[in-house]
Amino acid sequence: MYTIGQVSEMFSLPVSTLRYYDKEGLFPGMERQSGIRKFSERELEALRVIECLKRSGLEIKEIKQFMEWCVKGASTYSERKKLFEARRKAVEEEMLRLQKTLDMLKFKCWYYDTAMQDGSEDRLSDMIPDDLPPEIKKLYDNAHS
Amino acid sequence: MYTIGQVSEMFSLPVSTLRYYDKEGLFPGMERQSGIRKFSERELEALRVIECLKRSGLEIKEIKQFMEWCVKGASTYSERKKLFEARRKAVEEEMLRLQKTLDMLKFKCWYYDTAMQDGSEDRLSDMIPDDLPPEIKKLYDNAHS
DNA sequence: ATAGCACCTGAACTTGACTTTAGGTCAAGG
DNA sequence: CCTTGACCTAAAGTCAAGTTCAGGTGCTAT
Repeated sequence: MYTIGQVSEMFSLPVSTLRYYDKEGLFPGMERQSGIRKFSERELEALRVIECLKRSGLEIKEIKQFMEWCVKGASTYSERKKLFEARRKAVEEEMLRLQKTLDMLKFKCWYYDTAMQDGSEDRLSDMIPDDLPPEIKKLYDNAHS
Repeated sequence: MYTIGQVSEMFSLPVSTLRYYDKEGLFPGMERQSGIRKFSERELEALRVIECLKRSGLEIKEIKQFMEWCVKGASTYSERKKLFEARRKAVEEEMLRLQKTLDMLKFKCWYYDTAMQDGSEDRLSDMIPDDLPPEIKKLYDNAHS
Protein backbone atom coordinates (compact mmCIF):
# COMPACT_ATOMS: atom_id res chain seq x y z
CA MET A 1 0.00 0.00 0.00
CA TYR A 2 1.33 3.42 -0.99
CA THR A 3 0.45 7.02 -0.21
CA ILE A 4 -0.28 9.52 -2.95
CA GLY A 5 3.15 11.08 -2.39
CA GLN A 6 4.94 7.76 -2.89
CA VAL A 7 3.00 7.03 -6.07
CA SER A 8 3.75 10.54 -7.30
CA GLU A 9 7.46 9.75 -6.91
CA MET A 10 7.21 6.29 -8.46
CA PHE A 11 5.44 7.54 -11.59
CA SER A 12 6.96 11.05 -11.71
CA LEU A 13 3.46 12.50 -11.74
CA PRO A 14 2.35 15.53 -9.67
CA VAL A 15 0.16 14.71 -6.70
CA SER A 16 -2.45 17.05 -8.19
CA THR A 17 -2.64 14.89 -11.30
CA LEU A 18 -3.25 11.73 -9.28
CA ARG A 19 -6.03 13.45 -7.36
CA TYR A 20 -7.46 14.70 -10.66
CA TYR A 21 -7.43 11.17 -12.10
CA ASP A 22 -9.16 9.92 -8.99
CA LYS A 23 -11.80 12.64 -9.23
CA GLU A 24 -12.37 11.66 -12.87
CA GLY A 25 -13.08 8.10 -11.79
CA LEU A 26 -9.89 6.43 -12.99
CA PHE A 27 -9.37 4.49 -9.74
CA PRO A 28 -12.81 3.05 -9.04
CA GLY A 29 -13.03 1.53 -5.59
CA MET A 30 -9.68 2.81 -4.33
CA GLU A 31 -9.33 2.32 -0.58
CA ARG A 32 -9.08 5.11 1.95
CA GLN A 33 -7.93 5.13 5.57
CA SER A 34 -9.59 8.00 7.44
CA GLY A 35 -9.86 10.03 4.28
CA ILE A 36 -6.38 9.28 2.99
CA ARG A 37 -6.00 7.49 -0.35
CA LYS A 38 -4.32 4.08 -0.24
CA PHE A 39 -2.83 3.00 -3.58
CA SER A 40 -2.54 -0.78 -3.91
CA GLU A 41 -1.02 -2.90 -6.68
CA ARG A 42 -4.39 -2.63 -8.43
CA GLU A 43 -4.08 1.15 -8.66
CA LEU A 44 -0.46 0.91 -9.82
CA GLU A 45 -1.53 -1.40 -12.65
CA ALA A 46 -4.38 1.00 -13.40
CA LEU A 47 -1.83 3.80 -13.68
CA ARG A 48 0.31 1.76 -16.08
CA VAL A 49 -2.75 1.19 -18.24
CA ILE A 50 -3.73 4.86 -17.97
CA GLU A 51 -0.31 5.92 -19.26
CA CYS A 52 -0.52 3.41 -22.09
CA LEU A 53 -4.03 4.43 -23.14
CA LYS A 54 -3.22 8.12 -22.84
CA ARG A 55 -0.20 7.75 -25.10
CA SER A 56 -2.39 5.85 -27.54
CA GLY A 57 -4.48 9.02 -27.82
CA LEU A 58 -7.42 8.13 -25.55
CA GLU A 59 -9.21 10.79 -23.51
CA ILE A 60 -9.71 10.63 -19.75
CA LYS A 61 -13.47 10.00 -20.15
CA GLU A 62 -12.84 6.97 -22.32
CA ILE A 63 -10.25 5.63 -19.90
CA LYS A 64 -12.86 5.98 -17.19
CA GLN A 65 -15.23 3.91 -19.31
CA PHE A 66 -12.54 1.21 -19.54
CA MET A 67 -12.06 1.22 -15.77
CA GLU A 68 -15.80 0.75 -15.34
CA TRP A 69 -15.66 -2.26 -17.66
CA CYS A 70 -12.90 -3.72 -15.48
CA VAL A 71 -15.10 -3.37 -12.40
CA LYS A 72 -17.96 -5.04 -14.24
CA GLY A 73 -15.94 -8.23 -14.71
CA ALA A 74 -15.87 -11.02 -17.25
CA SER A 75 -18.95 -9.85 -19.16
CA THR A 76 -16.92 -6.94 -20.62
CA TYR A 77 -13.86 -8.84 -21.90
CA SER A 78 -14.92 -8.37 -25.50
CA GLU A 79 -15.46 -4.60 -25.14
CA ARG A 80 -12.07 -4.28 -23.52
CA LYS A 81 -10.43 -6.30 -26.24
CA LYS A 82 -12.13 -4.24 -28.93
CA LEU A 83 -10.82 -1.09 -27.25
CA PHE A 84 -7.24 -2.37 -27.25
CA GLU A 85 -7.53 -3.47 -30.89
CA ALA A 86 -8.79 -0.03 -31.85
CA ARG A 87 -5.98 1.71 -29.97
CA ARG A 88 -3.47 -0.62 -31.55
CA LYS A 89 -4.70 0.35 -34.98
CA ALA A 90 -4.64 4.04 -34.06
CA VAL A 91 -1.07 3.83 -32.77
CA GLU A 92 0.08 1.95 -35.86
CA GLU A 93 -1.39 4.71 -38.02
CA GLU A 94 0.20 7.37 -35.84
CA MET A 95 3.58 5.67 -36.22
CA LEU A 96 3.24 5.79 -39.98
CA ARG A 97 2.43 9.51 -39.83
CA LEU A 98 5.40 10.05 -37.51
CA GLN A 99 7.68 8.17 -39.90
CA LYS A 100 6.68 10.59 -42.65
CA THR A 101 7.19 13.50 -40.31
CA LEU A 102 10.61 12.14 -39.44
CA ASP A 103 11.56 11.83 -43.10
CA MET A 104 10.48 15.43 -43.67
CA LEU A 105 12.60 16.54 -40.71
CA LYS A 106 15.61 14.60 -41.97
CA PHE A 107 15.12 16.14 -45.38
CA LYS A 108 15.06 19.62 -43.83
CA CYS A 109 18.23 18.84 -41.88
CA TRP A 110 19.94 17.96 -45.13
CA TYR A 111 18.44 21.02 -46.79
CA TYR A 112 19.84 23.46 -44.23
CA ASP A 113 23.17 21.63 -44.09
CA THR A 114 23.41 22.17 -47.83
CA ALA A 115 22.23 25.78 -47.63
CA MET A 116 24.89 26.48 -44.98
CA GLN A 117 27.60 24.94 -47.15
CA ASP A 118 26.43 26.90 -50.18
CA GLY A 119 25.85 30.08 -48.16
CA SER A 120 22.44 30.44 -49.83
CA GLU A 121 19.36 28.51 -50.96
CA ASP A 122 19.82 29.54 -54.59
CA ARG A 123 21.12 26.19 -55.82
CA LEU A 124 18.53 24.30 -53.77
CA SER A 125 15.59 26.31 -55.05
CA ASP A 126 16.62 25.63 -58.66
CA MET A 127 16.64 21.88 -58.03
CA ILE A 128 13.86 19.55 -59.06
CA PRO A 129 13.28 16.37 -56.99
CA ASP A 130 15.27 14.30 -59.51
CA ASP A 131 18.35 16.40 -58.78
CA LEU A 132 18.35 15.25 -55.14
CA PRO A 133 20.89 12.66 -53.99
CA PRO A 134 19.16 9.23 -53.98
CA GLU A 135 18.88 8.80 -50.16
CA ILE A 136 17.59 12.35 -49.81
CA LYS A 137 15.08 11.85 -52.60
CA LYS A 138 13.75 8.81 -50.72
CA LEU A 139 13.10 10.97 -47.63
CA TYR A 140 11.54 13.71 -49.75
CA ASP A 141 9.26 11.31 -51.59
CA ASN A 142 8.06 9.53 -48.47
CA ALA A 143 7.44 12.82 -46.66
CA HIS A 144 5.34 14.14 -49.56
CA SER A 145 3.35 10.98 -50.31
CA MET B 1 -2.42 32.11 -56.30
CA TYR B 2 -5.22 30.59 -54.22
CA THR B 3 -8.07 31.91 -52.07
CA ILE B 4 -8.46 30.82 -48.48
CA GLY B 5 -11.35 28.59 -49.51
CA GLN B 6 -9.24 26.76 -52.09
CA VAL B 7 -6.41 26.21 -49.62
CA SER B 8 -8.93 25.00 -47.05
CA GLU B 9 -10.01 22.34 -49.56
CA MET B 10 -6.48 21.43 -50.59
CA PHE B 11 -5.29 20.87 -47.02
CA SER B 12 -8.61 19.74 -45.51
CA LEU B 13 -8.32 22.49 -42.93
CA PRO B 14 -11.19 24.76 -41.84
CA VAL B 15 -11.00 28.30 -43.16
CA SER B 16 -11.10 29.49 -39.54
CA THR B 17 -7.90 27.58 -38.82
CA LEU B 18 -6.08 29.19 -41.73
CA ARG B 19 -7.17 32.64 -40.54
CA TYR B 20 -6.05 31.72 -37.03
CA TYR B 21 -2.62 30.64 -38.31
CA ASP B 22 -2.36 33.91 -40.18
CA LYS B 23 -3.29 35.90 -37.09
CA GLU B 24 -0.62 34.02 -35.15
CA GLY B 25 1.96 35.13 -37.67
CA LEU B 26 2.52 31.83 -39.47
CA PHE B 27 2.34 33.41 -42.95
CA PRO B 28 4.56 36.47 -42.64
CA GLY B 29 4.27 38.76 -45.62
CA MET B 30 1.30 37.00 -47.21
CA GLU B 31 -0.17 39.08 -50.03
CA ARG B 32 -3.65 40.58 -50.01
CA GLN B 33 -5.79 41.97 -52.80
CA SER B 34 -8.21 44.57 -51.42
CA GLY B 35 -8.23 42.85 -48.05
CA ILE B 36 -8.49 39.29 -49.39
CA ARG B 37 -5.70 36.83 -48.59
CA LYS B 38 -3.78 35.47 -51.56
CA PHE B 39 -1.99 32.18 -50.85
CA SER B 40 1.02 31.61 -53.12
CA GLU B 41 3.32 28.59 -53.41
CA ARG B 42 5.30 30.10 -50.54
CA GLU B 43 2.32 29.87 -48.22
CA LEU B 44 1.54 26.32 -49.36
CA GLU B 45 5.10 25.26 -48.52
CA ALA B 46 4.73 27.10 -45.19
CA LEU B 47 1.61 25.05 -44.52
CA ARG B 48 3.43 21.80 -45.29
CA VAL B 49 6.14 22.79 -42.82
CA ILE B 50 3.53 23.85 -40.26
CA GLU B 51 1.89 20.42 -40.43
CA CYS B 52 5.25 18.72 -40.09
CA LEU B 53 6.38 20.83 -37.14
CA LYS B 54 2.99 20.51 -35.44
CA ARG B 55 3.12 16.73 -35.69
CA SER B 56 6.63 16.85 -34.29
CA GLY B 57 5.14 18.41 -31.17
CA LEU B 58 5.97 22.08 -31.74
CA GLU B 59 3.68 24.84 -30.51
CA ILE B 60 2.28 27.58 -32.73
CA LYS B 61 4.50 30.25 -31.09
CA GLU B 62 7.61 28.27 -31.90
CA ILE B 63 6.48 27.74 -35.47
CA LYS B 64 6.01 31.49 -35.69
CA GLN B 65 9.60 31.93 -34.53
CA PHE B 66 10.73 29.60 -37.32
CA MET B 67 8.78 31.60 -39.90
CA GLU B 68 10.47 34.77 -38.67
CA TRP B 69 13.86 33.09 -39.15
CA CYS B 70 12.86 32.26 -42.71
CA VAL B 71 12.06 35.92 -43.39
CA LYS B 72 15.41 36.94 -41.90
CA GLY B 73 17.29 34.97 -44.54
CA ALA B 74 20.64 33.22 -44.71
CA SER B 75 21.84 34.46 -41.31
CA THR B 76 19.41 32.06 -39.58
CA TYR B 77 20.25 28.81 -41.40
CA SER B 78 21.99 27.41 -38.36
CA GLU B 79 19.09 28.17 -36.00
CA ARG B 80 16.70 26.58 -38.44
CA LYS B 81 18.88 23.53 -38.76
CA LYS B 82 19.20 23.22 -34.98
CA LEU B 83 15.41 23.36 -34.73
CA PHE B 84 14.95 20.53 -37.23
CA GLU B 85 17.64 18.43 -35.49
CA ALA B 86 15.89 18.94 -32.16
CA ARG B 87 12.50 17.99 -33.60
CA ARG B 88 14.05 14.97 -35.26
CA LYS B 89 15.40 13.81 -31.93
CA ALA B 90 12.05 14.46 -30.24
CA VAL B 91 10.18 12.47 -32.89
CA GLU B 92 12.63 9.58 -32.68
CA GLU B 93 12.07 9.46 -28.91
CA GLU B 94 8.33 9.66 -29.39
CA MET B 95 8.46 6.73 -31.80
CA LEU B 96 10.31 4.64 -29.23
CA ARG B 97 7.66 5.47 -26.63
CA LEU B 98 4.95 4.62 -29.15
CA GLN B 99 6.62 1.29 -29.91
CA LYS B 100 6.45 0.43 -26.21
CA THR B 101 2.85 1.59 -26.10
CA LEU B 102 2.11 -0.60 -29.09
CA ASP B 103 3.70 -3.63 -27.43
CA MET B 104 1.62 -3.03 -24.33
CA LEU B 105 -1.53 -2.80 -26.47
CA LYS B 106 -0.63 -6.02 -28.29
CA PHE B 107 -0.02 -7.70 -24.96
CA LYS B 108 -3.43 -6.55 -23.72
CA CYS B 109 -5.05 -7.88 -26.91
CA TRP B 110 -3.51 -11.28 -26.23
CA TYR B 111 -4.49 -11.00 -22.57
CA TYR B 112 -8.18 -10.44 -23.30
CA ASP B 113 -8.18 -13.03 -26.06
CA THR B 114 -6.93 -15.51 -23.51
CA ALA B 115 -9.34 -14.33 -20.83
CA MET B 116 -12.24 -14.77 -23.29
CA GLN B 117 -11.12 -18.29 -24.15
CA ASP B 118 -10.73 -19.19 -20.47
CA GLY B 119 -13.92 -17.36 -19.48
CA SER B 120 -12.00 -15.70 -16.63
CA GLU B 121 -8.72 -14.05 -15.72
CA ASP B 122 -7.98 -16.61 -13.00
CA ARG B 123 -5.31 -18.53 -14.92
CA LEU B 124 -3.75 -15.28 -16.19
CA SER B 125 -3.50 -13.69 -12.76
CA ASP B 126 -1.69 -16.75 -11.40
CA MET B 127 0.92 -16.52 -14.15
CA ILE B 128 4.36 -15.04 -13.67
CA PRO B 129 6.07 -13.41 -16.69
CA ASP B 130 8.08 -16.61 -17.35
CA ASP B 131 4.84 -18.50 -17.93
CA LEU B 132 4.00 -16.30 -20.92
CA PRO B 133 4.43 -17.67 -24.45
CA PRO B 134 7.79 -16.40 -25.80
CA GLU B 135 6.44 -13.85 -28.32
CA ILE B 136 4.02 -12.51 -25.71
CA LYS B 137 6.77 -12.28 -23.11
CA LYS B 138 8.78 -10.17 -25.57
CA LEU B 139 5.90 -7.68 -25.85
CA TYR B 140 5.41 -7.65 -22.10
CA ASP B 141 9.10 -7.10 -21.38
CA ASN B 142 9.47 -4.28 -23.87
CA ALA B 143 6.31 -2.57 -22.67
CA HIS B 144 7.50 -2.69 -19.06
CA SER B 145 11.14 -1.69 -19.64
C1' DA C 1 1.64 23.85 22.41
C1' DT C 2 3.19 25.01 18.26
C1' DA C 3 5.49 24.59 13.89
C1' DG C 4 6.04 21.81 10.00
C1' DC C 5 4.65 18.17 7.00
C1' DA C 6 1.72 15.30 4.23
C1' DC C 7 -2.59 14.68 3.45
C1' DC C 8 -7.63 16.38 2.25
C1' DT C 9 -11.61 19.31 -0.45
C1' DG C 10 -14.14 22.34 -3.73
C1' DA C 11 -13.69 25.91 -6.75
C1' DA C 12 -11.37 28.92 -9.63
C1' DC C 13 -7.74 29.54 -12.84
C1' DT C 14 -4.59 28.40 -16.85
C1' DT C 15 -3.03 27.02 -21.47
C1' DG C 16 -3.13 25.93 -26.30
C1' DA C 17 -5.51 25.54 -30.27
C1' DC C 18 -9.13 26.35 -32.26
C1' DT C 19 -14.28 27.60 -33.23
C1' DT C 20 -18.17 30.42 -33.06
C1' DT C 21 -20.59 34.65 -33.24
C1' DA C 22 -21.95 39.10 -34.76
C1' DG C 23 -21.52 42.34 -37.88
C1' DG C 24 -19.63 44.12 -42.36
C1' DT C 25 -17.74 44.43 -47.65
C1' DC C 26 -18.21 43.26 -52.28
C1' DA C 27 -19.24 40.91 -56.89
C1' DA C 28 -22.36 38.12 -59.67
C1' DG C 29 -27.02 36.16 -60.94
C1' DG C 30 -32.25 36.25 -61.30
C1' DC D 1 -32.78 45.79 -56.67
C1' DC D 2 -31.84 42.35 -53.72
C1' DT D 3 -30.21 38.00 -52.39
C1' DT D 4 -26.56 34.68 -52.23
C1' DG D 5 -21.94 33.32 -51.47
C1' DA D 6 -17.14 34.05 -50.45
C1' DC D 7 -14.48 36.86 -48.23
C1' DC D 8 -13.20 40.07 -43.94
C1' DT D 9 -12.61 41.47 -38.50
C1' DA D 10 -12.64 41.52 -33.43
C1' DA D 11 -14.14 39.37 -29.60
C1' DA D 12 -16.06 35.81 -27.08
C1' DG D 13 -16.64 30.92 -26.34
C1' DT D 14 -15.11 25.96 -26.02
C1' DC D 15 -12.58 21.94 -24.61
C1' DA D 16 -9.28 18.84 -22.39
C1' DA D 17 -6.15 18.26 -19.03
C1' DG D 18 -4.36 19.75 -15.58
C1' DT D 19 -2.77 23.36 -11.83
C1' DT D 20 -3.41 26.58 -8.26
C1' DC D 21 -5.68 28.46 -4.36
C1' DA D 22 -7.84 28.94 0.07
C1' DG D 23 -8.96 26.75 3.88
C1' DG D 24 -8.93 22.49 6.84
C1' DT D 25 -7.29 17.82 9.43
C1' DG D 26 -4.04 15.28 11.88
C1' DC D 27 0.67 13.36 13.28
C1' DT D 28 5.22 14.32 15.22
C1' DA D 29 9.44 16.55 16.45
C1' DT D 30 11.27 20.70 19.09
